Amino acid sequence: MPEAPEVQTVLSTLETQIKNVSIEDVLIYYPKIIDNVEVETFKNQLIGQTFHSFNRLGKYLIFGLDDYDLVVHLRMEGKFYLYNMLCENKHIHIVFKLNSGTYMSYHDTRKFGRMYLYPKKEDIHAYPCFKNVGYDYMDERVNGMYFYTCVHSLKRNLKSCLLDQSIMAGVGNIYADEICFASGLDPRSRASKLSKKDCEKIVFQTKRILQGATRFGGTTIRSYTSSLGVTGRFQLYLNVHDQTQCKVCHHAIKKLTVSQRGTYLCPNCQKRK
DNA sequence: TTTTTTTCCTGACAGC
DNA sequence: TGCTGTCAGGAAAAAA
Repeated sequence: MPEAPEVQTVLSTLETQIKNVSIEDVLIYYPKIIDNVEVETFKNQLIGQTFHSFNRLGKYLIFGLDDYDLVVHLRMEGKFYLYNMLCENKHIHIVFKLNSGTYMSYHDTRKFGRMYLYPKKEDIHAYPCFKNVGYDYMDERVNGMYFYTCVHSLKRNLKSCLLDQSIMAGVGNIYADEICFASGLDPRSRASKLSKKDCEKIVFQTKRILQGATRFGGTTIRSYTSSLGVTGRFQLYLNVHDQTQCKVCHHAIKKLTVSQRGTYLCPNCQKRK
């Protein structure tokens, strides 16, 4: 389940392999992955385009081509593989045939991923797929005061705010648990009860944890076949998610459901507000 | 308006 | 072995 650090790792890897490479053909086996244009339009507009830039907004990958931006969301299990030949597999839904002789294949077991194609615009926030996406967690405008302003009047719990991409984009289920732990806060805490100081801590820990995870190539929880660039090592440094005992106080880690998400916390280290 | 629930998908796994 | 049922999860859509 790629979150910002995994997405960044995939992008960095792809940049070294397909920068300045052009698309010769696009094979589409499962059209529903393509969200905003018709299959034929998607295919025709992409043929002849060259990959130039590799950017990220939250969990979205943004491939800058000559005339278009190709936006991809991997959701839970989307992956890119590069092959030297055309591979058939029931989980490969889209293949980009490249002029470098390689086939960039989009693999997605649960078919939840989505792709969007837009004629290039100066302001990427103008793309409809980003209408509910706020600032990236790394954006300098994201600070404690910003987070406090966003959440202090909400009746929801802290975890749902961390997962809300319109507030701060890039955090997913695994890192949300880690952020709560590092901030000493129970994920069920009411957002409206968080102080400005709590919010400072939350934003600080978010940036620290996600940047740290990015340096380790992200987190690989369930080891499927190692996908391109996402066999991270950060799972070795997780403090609560998927753990049974707290690494700090040795108390048993509790697993429960918060905002319909599997959630791990240390009842001893994390205070509920 | 805001919050919660359902939907999309398939593989893994539990229980019979 | 083979069947049925449940679960996981990001985000959009639907319902409350």
